[in-house]
Amino acid sequence: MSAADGADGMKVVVGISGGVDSAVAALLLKRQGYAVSGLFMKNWEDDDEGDYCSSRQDLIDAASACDVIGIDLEVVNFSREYKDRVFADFLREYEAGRTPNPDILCNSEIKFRCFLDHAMNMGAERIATGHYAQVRAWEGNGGGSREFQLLKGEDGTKDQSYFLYRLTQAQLAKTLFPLGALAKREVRRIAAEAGLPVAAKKDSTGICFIGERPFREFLMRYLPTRPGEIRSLDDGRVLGEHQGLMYHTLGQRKGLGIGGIRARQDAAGEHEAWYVAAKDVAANVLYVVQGHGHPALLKERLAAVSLNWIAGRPPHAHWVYTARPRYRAPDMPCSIDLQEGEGKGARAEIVFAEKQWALTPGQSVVLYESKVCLGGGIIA
RNA sequence: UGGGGAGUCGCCAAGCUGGUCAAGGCACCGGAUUUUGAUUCCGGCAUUCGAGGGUUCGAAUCCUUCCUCCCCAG
Repeated sequence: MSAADGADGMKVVVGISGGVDSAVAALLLKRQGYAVSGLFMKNWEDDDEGDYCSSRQDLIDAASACDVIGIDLEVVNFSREYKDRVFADFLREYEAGRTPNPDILCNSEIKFRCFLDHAMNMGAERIATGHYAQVRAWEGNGGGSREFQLLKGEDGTKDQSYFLYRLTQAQLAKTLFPLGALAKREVRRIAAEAGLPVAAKKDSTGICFIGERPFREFLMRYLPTRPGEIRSLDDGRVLGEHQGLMYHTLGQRKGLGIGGIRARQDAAGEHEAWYVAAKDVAANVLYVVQGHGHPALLKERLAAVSLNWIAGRPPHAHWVYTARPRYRAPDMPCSIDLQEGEGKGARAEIVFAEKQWALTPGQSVVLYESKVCLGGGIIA
């Protein structure tokens, strides 16, 4: 928390979501002597006022939390930007048969761009969020230049650096993560002791701003349904029909609807579950495989594109790092090989020490060196 | 309508020498976990065994009639 030294009245705008984390982030900054104000982002216009519209309640919770903390709350609407920069990409990826992670783009394009710009225009010097991650200013670069590093949150079970790997030096330079050194349970305890009404509020899940509504139903509103065959990867046999490739992702079990198949079970009549192993977008065929341990689900290498390196330059190739090929995957030792230099065409080849389960195109692979998040890219 | 075989939960599939006998798997549903999509974990899931009749203290299991399907014959 090197920020504390400069706290003295520095103006910080905190993104307040209506959950515990951001409320405690604001509370802690205020206690540290910052001039704190809150900002609630509305990034999604609900076309229906259905049960899944929790944004109204979130705003109410945000307001009451700010009231207790004693800070102002402003509401901004970035739904236009969200739609253009995050949602459009999200749909494009699904159409291409990949499985995007919109929350990562939401961070780099909305929270740490639109929100950051807005806060700066308000005269703030920093922004803060309730992410479990840390920023460290690193002076060791010679020439007195500072470099900002993104570190994992201390609470390993809640670490959210994965979602932040697309941030840049400029963004990190303006960012505070007050919860980075705390454990979730401490955050809840602080919230409870401070009398924050959201102290016991359940953690939110689901795509940010879209919420926890049924995913299929949601996608259906934006992408046309295209039924096609489900075939066994091993023998090509048709096992069923899917309603659209976008409803399935690699490694997915639910939703295939494949029940018992004669001659596909052991002597006791037992029958392993089926998992998605591949998609043929051109032919609109979904390939499945039987058994969680099927070899088609395990691969040790992947290619990543659309790379972002937090330091502004790629890491040394042929070094041993760890990487996460999906959120909440454990860090796995790997080596990296960079191709085609830097820039847009850059591509990285990552080889894991052990085979990884269901490496999925569209998902992000994030590289770490111990606690330092180096950046990453999108699995091709 | 000659011979043979089979009809048990959405799909497979135990049980068919009559007595907690309606296993199990997959699918599905619900919950837990989770700031993506998933995975994983826990829980639920046939008062009924193609239909009717009969034997029996008691039948999915025995008898019988009918219906349906499959194979070989035609």
